[in-house]
Amino acid sequence: MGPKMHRHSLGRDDTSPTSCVVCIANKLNLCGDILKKMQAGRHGDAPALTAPAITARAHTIPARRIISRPPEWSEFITFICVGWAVSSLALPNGRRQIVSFLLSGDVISVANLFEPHTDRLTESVTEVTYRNFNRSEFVTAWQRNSDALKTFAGTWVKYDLEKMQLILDLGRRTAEERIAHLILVLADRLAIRGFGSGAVIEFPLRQHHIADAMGLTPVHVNKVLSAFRRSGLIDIEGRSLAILDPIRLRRVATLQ
Amino acid sequence: MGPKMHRHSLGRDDTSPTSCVVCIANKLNLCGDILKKMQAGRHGDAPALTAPAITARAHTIPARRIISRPPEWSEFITFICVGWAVSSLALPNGRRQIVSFLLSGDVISVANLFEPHTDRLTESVTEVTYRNFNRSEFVTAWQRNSDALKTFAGTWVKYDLEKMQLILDLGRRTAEERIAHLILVLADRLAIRGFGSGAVIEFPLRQHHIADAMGLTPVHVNKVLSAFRRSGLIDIEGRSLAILDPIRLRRVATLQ
DNA sequence: CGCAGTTTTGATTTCTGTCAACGTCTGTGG
DNA sequence: CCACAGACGTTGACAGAAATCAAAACTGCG
Repeated sequence: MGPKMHRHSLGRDDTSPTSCVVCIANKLNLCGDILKKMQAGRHGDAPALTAPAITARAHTIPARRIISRPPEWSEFITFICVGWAVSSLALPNGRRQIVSFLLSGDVISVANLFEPHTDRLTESVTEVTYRNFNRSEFVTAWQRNSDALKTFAGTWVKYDLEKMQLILDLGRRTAEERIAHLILVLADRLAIRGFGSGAVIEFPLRQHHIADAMGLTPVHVNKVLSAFRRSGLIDIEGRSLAILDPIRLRRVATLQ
Repeated sequence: MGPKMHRHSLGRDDTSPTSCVVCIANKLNLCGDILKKMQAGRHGDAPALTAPAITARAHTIPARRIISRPPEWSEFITFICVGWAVSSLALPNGRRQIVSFLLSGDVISVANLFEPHTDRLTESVTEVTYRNFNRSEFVTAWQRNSDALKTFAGTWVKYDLEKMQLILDLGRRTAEERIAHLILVLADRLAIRGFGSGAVIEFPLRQHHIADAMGLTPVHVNKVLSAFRRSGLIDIEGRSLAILDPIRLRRVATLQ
């Protein structure tokens, strides 16, 4: 790595007002691949940052605040840097469906990378710091990359897989299966990011988040979680969740 | 259009063994946009087909046959040319979820455009003729196009919207809403392709297809459809469906 | 004609939602 | 330090939606 490279923190302290995209890319998220490819050669052994860096101001907001709302037209691409957020779709009579949980490094909506408007409501679950990148700068930098198309394709495939799993959950799995599956998926995503050992994870979600993500009611989520606890599958204390019996939990989720 | 251009049929007679992609692109489907862009300038007023044409052999199969199965690794990209097909994901204990209905011009899986393997089972609903394009030829031709990335982005956004709608259906709508919504979506897609006036459409789906797509059982689908018929919303005869009361049907689907 | 795949219908069960009440926790302000 | 409010979690009784089970009629096709 180049000598002028600044520290790329993985943790909760990435709140400096301006940041090279690699800070985010390092977090190994869905779109991190894109950002990493864009930066290839820039942060290598060659003098760092010879090309103009893409920068963005960081914003920090408390829990339960709106980050972006549906009919909003935005010239920015927003990445979550620290904390948990959710993005959701709404239906009349107040029904809503959480479409994805956003962790450090995730872009708010992958479709939003090129499309300047969104139909999704994004809000923080914990305290969140996020960064807005200028879309045209971002796209230009991306296109300069020779295999932009391939990177895009890779991102698409990953994203597609996630959505297909959600569709399977909602269409063909029971409440227990869905919730077990969600816990396992989140544990994986956190482990990839280097948070938690996999057995004990940070778990700031409220039961209504789980409900809205899995097409259930908060009350029913509570009953399923209670049952999981009673049968020794998991344990929840404060804002952390322990997977006590991974094998059995995996079986409950009907993953083989 | 150029003088040497061959006929681009919209209908059921597009079964010549080899075909210019424009034949498919003309059908105005999801990926048609991509194919059309790729062909821009080739079929203009300049002599047609100066660039090497991408061709593919057509295959015709009867109803209820498998077109591609899950662990299959394929160097081809498959487009449906004529007929209806479905692609689905499977779960243990025989549960399955239909992920999309494929009409004339649709690519089997958008993710499959760049990814050589698929986890989806695709099968014909009616008699189907499809074409396999060589993936590397296809990608090369695509990349030659200057706004390949933009086209890709557009396709992605459209595809994403569809999937989001499905997620909303499965997560937060009742059986009635889902089925009404499905009928309206299919009517739209057929109308765009020039099939049917929108009021009366070809409808070769079996009730179990609707069930597998909307996360229901065939028995319950039957009850909902019967109720729709009794209340004068729709009528089904043979393999065609008439939307008798579009306004009310739209209301049942909770589209505004 | 017979058969396999459908559609239809009714009876019954299971799952999940709804309603309601109460307990807990956390941060706030006096 | 305590009182308070709002969000959240928990529990039980009950209602409603959809699944399951079962049987019969229909349909198209070889």
